[in-house]
Amino acid sequence: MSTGSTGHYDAAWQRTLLCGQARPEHIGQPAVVNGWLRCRRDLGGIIFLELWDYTGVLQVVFNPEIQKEAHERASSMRSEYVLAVRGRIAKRPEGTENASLRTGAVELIAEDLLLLSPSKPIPFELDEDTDRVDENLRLRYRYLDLRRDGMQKNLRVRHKTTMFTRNYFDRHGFIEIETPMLTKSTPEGARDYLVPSRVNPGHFYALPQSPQIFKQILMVSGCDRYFQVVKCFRDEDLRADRQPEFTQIDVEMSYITEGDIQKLIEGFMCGLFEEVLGIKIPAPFGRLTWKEAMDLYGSDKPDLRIPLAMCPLGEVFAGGENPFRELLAAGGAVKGLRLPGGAALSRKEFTDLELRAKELGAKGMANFQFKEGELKGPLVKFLNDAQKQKLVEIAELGDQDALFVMADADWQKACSILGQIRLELGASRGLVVPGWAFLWVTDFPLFEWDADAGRWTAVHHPFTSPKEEDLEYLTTDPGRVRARAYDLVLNGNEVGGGSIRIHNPQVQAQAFGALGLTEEIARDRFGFMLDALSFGTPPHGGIALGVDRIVMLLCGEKSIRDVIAFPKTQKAQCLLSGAPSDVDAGQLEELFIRSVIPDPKE
RNA sequence: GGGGUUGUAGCUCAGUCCGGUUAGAGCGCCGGCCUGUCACGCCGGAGGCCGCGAGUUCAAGUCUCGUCAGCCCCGCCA
Repeated sequence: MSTGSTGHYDAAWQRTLLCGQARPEHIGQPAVVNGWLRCRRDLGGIIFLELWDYTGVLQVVFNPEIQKEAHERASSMRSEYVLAVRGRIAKRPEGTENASLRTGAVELIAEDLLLLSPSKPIPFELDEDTDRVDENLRLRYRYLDLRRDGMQKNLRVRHKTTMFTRNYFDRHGFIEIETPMLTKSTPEGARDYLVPSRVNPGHFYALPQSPQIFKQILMVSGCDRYFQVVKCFRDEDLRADRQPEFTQIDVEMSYITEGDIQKLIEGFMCGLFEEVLGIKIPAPFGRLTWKEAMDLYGSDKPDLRIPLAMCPLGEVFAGGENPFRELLAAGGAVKGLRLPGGAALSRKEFTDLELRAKELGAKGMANFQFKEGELKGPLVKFLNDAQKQKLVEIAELGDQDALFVMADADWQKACSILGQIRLELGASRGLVVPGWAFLWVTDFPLFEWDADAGRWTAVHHPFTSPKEEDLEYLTTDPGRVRARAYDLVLNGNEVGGGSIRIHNPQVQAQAFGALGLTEEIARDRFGFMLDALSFGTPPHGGIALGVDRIVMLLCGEKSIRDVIAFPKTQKAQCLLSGAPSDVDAGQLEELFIRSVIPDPKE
């Protein structure tokens, strides 16, 4: 029996039933199924083939007493061959049902078999353990990796998410408008992907990091409520939650304030979770200012599933002789993190945690242990009884608790390092309470100081509106200005961020001024936008939600690569297609481009 | 740019700390047997540049240095 020949696929061989959809109601009915051979169990006489398509698997039975020829052909079928099988759906004999299969009560009794396409032996097995296969291989053979229930499920959750998105925003009066992919480079923020223009020698488009400027201009145009499911591009280093091209749900609306957008997005997230997971999420979500989030959790995207919060210890160490007095006097911070039951940690565990803190940039990390009313630890000798008492009170220490102490002249640094320790303790000690912790983080600083560049940079983007009451500091003390910006956080992931924008050209000019952009530079980069703003701009604002991250969380995955059909590696390569690649000299010539790669020996 | 980690059969891994016969296991693959399996079972077989390159050594999968690649993290990500 030759296995290489394939038959002619015509209407007679077209499926009448999807593999995963066979049910007891089909018993007795004739059926044709098409699919991949996922598994063969040849018992010599009887042969079982499992046929797979995106809906699931169906057991097909070949019995020589029923159809000798089909049985003979079945014995030469191999993994991942594409087959068409004609037969009849039957109830499985008593005692042979398989409860772990959705189709496990029935099977297809084969009468005829057609090989549609053979397959080479596949380089890895397509079972649920494939998640443990070297990702290199999975990405090189992505089409096989996707031919699995788990990845199929993820792609379909993603589809459901974008479908729900379009329906939801349509229902709320938004229209989807496409903005250009070939656009103008604005070298604020992330690096741009550049595209050379053949008809404009020496000039380049940039792929959008976000449709920010265009969506604001659409507000000037009277579109009122815009959204777009849109690809964005950033040429920065990759992470488990960062790809160079990623998808956003981009939203902008006119005549609104922060609360309107937050309410809209809460409705969206709740509806999405109900639609995809069947879970009701309580709204409104919690809110923390950026300052509170840093103080309590040492992060601007705190994971509230971890029931640990930090406390301020500056008051305790302000008086007397101790190692922190000077940095406190200079405006630094001493932060504490209580670990319930942590007094039982071994000396090595404390040492390892301090080492980890040092890796993260801390000078050290002290600890206290509170046992039977007595405080122990390297810093105890610096504290008098009143200070000890105060420390126990502020940190709310209970018996057998440990307290980690982080001090730094830089408040934000002390907070964020201890915040990272909080995250790692939460994970390593199993403190993460399962669930969905949504949170708005608000009142971000508008600017941050870039020491390397020696100037202020926008935390969000240069069009973010300052808070009304901070306007006066825009020219005098930029670091003090808070933004009308908000991030949406879910389980410690930033899943969205937005702001109310500046709609007043004077304020916009001041913001550019604070960023060190001269009028000339601002005009050159953003002149078209400033022009637009000068022709009657409604108050407006918006948000962008990260589709990849949201779908990742919905799917319970740890990496956005698992919810992107064809993702890139950490070096931004596509292992399937081999991009990026060399191009012909002729192509470069046509674009007036010469590649000047530095000699690696230099 | 930096830190960590992994790299041994088609796949997943053991062996590396402490160098020493012919480098193993499970799965997959190939052949044979098997009529109710579903991780089918049983018998047999093929399959290895131990990531790559130097070095130390009588001897390197194992030690040293370098390098490449995947992943995680820091920087970076308006």
